[in-house]
Order: sequence, then structure tokens, then C-alpha cells
Amino acid sequence: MRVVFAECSVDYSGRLDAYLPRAPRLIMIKADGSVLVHSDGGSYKPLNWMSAPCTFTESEVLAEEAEAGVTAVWLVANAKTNDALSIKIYEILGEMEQQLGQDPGLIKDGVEAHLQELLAEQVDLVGSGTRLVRREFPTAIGPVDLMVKDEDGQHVAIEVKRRGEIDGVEQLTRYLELLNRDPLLAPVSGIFAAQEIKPQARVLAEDRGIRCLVLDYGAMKGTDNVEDRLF
Amino acid sequence: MRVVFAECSVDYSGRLDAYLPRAPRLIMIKADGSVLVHSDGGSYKPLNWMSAPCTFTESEVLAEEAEAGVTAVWLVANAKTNDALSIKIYEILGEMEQQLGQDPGLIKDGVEAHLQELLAEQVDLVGSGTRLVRREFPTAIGPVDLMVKDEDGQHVAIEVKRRGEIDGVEQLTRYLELLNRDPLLAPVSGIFAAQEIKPQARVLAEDRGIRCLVLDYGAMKGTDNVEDRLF
DNA sequence: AACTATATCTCGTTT
DNA sequence: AAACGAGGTATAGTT
Repeated sequence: MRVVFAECSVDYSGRLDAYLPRAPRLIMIKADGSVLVHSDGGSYKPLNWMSAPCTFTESEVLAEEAEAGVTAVWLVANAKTNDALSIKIYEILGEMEQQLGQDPGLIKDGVEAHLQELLAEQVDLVGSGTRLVRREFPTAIGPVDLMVKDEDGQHVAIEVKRRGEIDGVEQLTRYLELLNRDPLLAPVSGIFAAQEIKPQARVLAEDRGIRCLVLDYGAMKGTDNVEDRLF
Repeated sequence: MRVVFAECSVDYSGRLDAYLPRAPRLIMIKADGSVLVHSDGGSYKPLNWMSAPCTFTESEVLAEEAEAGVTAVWLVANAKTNDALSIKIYEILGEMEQQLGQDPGLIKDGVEAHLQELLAEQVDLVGSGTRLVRREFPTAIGPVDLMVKDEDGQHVAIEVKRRGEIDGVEQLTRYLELLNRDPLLAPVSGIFAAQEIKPQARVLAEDRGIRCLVLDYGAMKGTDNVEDRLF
């Protein structure tokens, strides 16, 4: 990877046409030929970029451009899609290059899936006498995380989240509305279970008669004794 | 902005938990405190990141970590959302810093809007005797780019794109279906107009009885004599 | 500020 | 390969 601080202007032509006026920026040229142009703020999205596959070539500086102060023109193109990025360099302010090699990649912990799994095993956390009906209980609008029956045999739909926010409450509300139309299941109550429940989400949930259950992931993992399952 | 090539491992905890094992990467620290961790390939999206607002602090290296070869720990946190990125530095391979200042920002050329405008003026490109009904003709599912009447007085809906791809044909199809339910308008035929029409899009359009019209932006701009409009 | 629609969306999974 | 849905979506426009 090569990173360059440079005074530059950038033109993109492809799915749209876009232009960056002359200013100092960071240009990142990756091993696969892809190029990212970043400013000193904003989000993780570059101002302008070209994704692989593409070819990086240093093209000729026209007399007219040279007169305007351009010292180099970098052309990054994808012949197939007809996308092209043209970077006019006025001045290089700093530059660095390093071989990084293939990255081992991001490992997502999948805490939500794991929480669901653990709660299915430790369903008594919901209340004594609770029995699991099934995980990923199917409905027409998608699966409910957990369906259980309480000690009185009443159905309870559980939505499991790592972080309990309003979206999750809305989701569970939609499930409950649908499930309660089914005479074989109704009445179905709801539990919103999460490691952390935001105050707004809690208020909304309780206002709708949905119980909130804060889960202690660490404790649940501790209880989930691997040896118990193996032997 | 500070850019650092370093051997590092990265932990993110927030809306999900994610981990990057030890490897050489590029770390970008922007003026607003946001941090991006990039590998040498892939898309413009960093492997892991923290968006502003957040605070960058160099935290203490625990004895245990130091023993494992960690020389620094960078903590990037957003107290409000409870998101945090922890970067363990094993070795710095290169580093550079530069003040870039505020970026003037990306200017999108708006070729599509301009094409629509030009075609509205040069509506005879569709066929002689064609008259403009209106631009941005309203429907319940959004405005149709151009509504015209052909020489026989029949309505024609025109979808204008810079690049004609399948999505655009689908969009026009939805408009046509809706418009043809209106007895005051029906029958409404369709024209898919673009600077470039992809083969798949052309096949789909023609299969649905939608005419394809390739626009020459340069020629249309040339015809759009500014002097004619000013004097 | 909240909500909506878009994106050069990206990215993964499934068909 | 194409279609579909989710995203730590981000971002711009509108109410």
C-alpha cells in the first residue's frame, strides 16, 4: 500500500460524474489497484474512490495542465464498467509505502446469536417453570427469536438483542400483533431481552406491556459449562 | 491527519463485537478524532473504524500485554453511544502527519438532471411532432422524468438516465403500469432514454415494449445554444 | 431534531 | 451469476 499526502483535484466519471476541486488530501493506493481519496474528517467513506478491479496508470501531463501547476496525472480505470478516476497532482506533501500482505480479516463475535442460544438453554432465566417451544419460531414476517411457554402454559415471544433499542421493540410489537391473531397461540405476551436496554426502548416496551429482561452475557457464558455439554 | 503503518490487533465493542487479529495494517487518525483501520485491499470500507464524535486516548499498557509484545494501546471511544475501539500496537512500521484543513467537498455534476432538462427542450429528438406535457410528471409512486405526447396525441412517459441499467427499466415499468390505470392518460407508452444503455437493460425494455433512446450529451449540449436562451 | 429516500452504497447469503 | 436482505450502514433532503 502506498499513501500520499498531496494537493490534488479529482474527477470521477462512471455511474455519476463528480469532481473534487484542488485541495490537500490523503490518497491511498492499495495493492489491488484500488484508490481512496480521503479528507481530514467526515466518515469512513472516502470523498472519491475506485474499487478493484481497476488499473492504475500515470498518464501524461498536458502542456495546458502543466501550466496550471499540475505535476502528475494518475488515471485509475475499470475498462469493463467504464468507470474512471483521474487525479491531478499539484504537489506531493508526503508519501509512504509498505507491503501489508493479506489480512486475516474481521471476526464478528456474533454475540446476539450466542445470547439467543444461551437463553434457549437457560430459559428458566425468564421465569421458573418456563419451557422452550422453539428457537427461530417462524411467522409470515420473519422468525421470532424464541417462543416459550410460561408456567401457566401461556405463549411468550422473546426478542433477543445485544443492545435493546427502539427498533427491537417495534419488531417484537409487529410479531406480537401477528401472533395474537392466531387463535391457537393467543394470548401471546412479549419479552424484550438484551444485554443493555436503552431507557427509551424500555419506556416504549413497558408502555406496550412488553416485559424487559436484562441479560448478563458473562454470567450466562459461565453457566453454559462446556464440560456439561460434552460429558 | 496522522497515518500509521503498524502491526496491530483491534477490538471493537458497540453495536456488535468484532476483533482483528494481529497483522500489519494502515491506521488513519483524522483531525476530528475518527479512526479508520485499513487493510491492503478490499473496498473503500475500513476493516474497523470509529466515527466522530469520539475521543482518542493512549491508554496504559498492562504488564500482561507488554509481555505479549504490545508497545502501545490506543483507545477510541464514544461515551454517548458506548462504542469503543481498542487498538493494540505491536510495532510501528511507518508514520506520517499532515494538516489538511477543511475540504471544499465533492461536486456532483448532475448530468442526469441536465440530460432531462435538455431533452425537455429538444423533445423532437423523441420523434417529430412530439410535444412536452411536463417535466417531473407526478404519480403516486414518484415523478416521471418527462411526460410527452407523440404526433398522434398519445401519451409517452420517458425515463432519463445517464446510464441505462435494469433498475431504470423496472422503474419505468412501474410508472407505466400505474399510468395506464388512469383512463384519462391510457394508453401510455414508454421510452427509456440514456447516454448509454446496457445490453441487458435494452433486452428487458424492448421485451416490455419500451423503446430505447440513446442520447448524445455532447451534441445536445451543443444544440442547447446558450445565446439562444439569453437573447 | 426527526423522518425519509438514496447510495459510485457494501457485504454476505441464498437460489 | 443473480437476487435478496442487512448494515456499527452513511448521507442528503424534507418536515
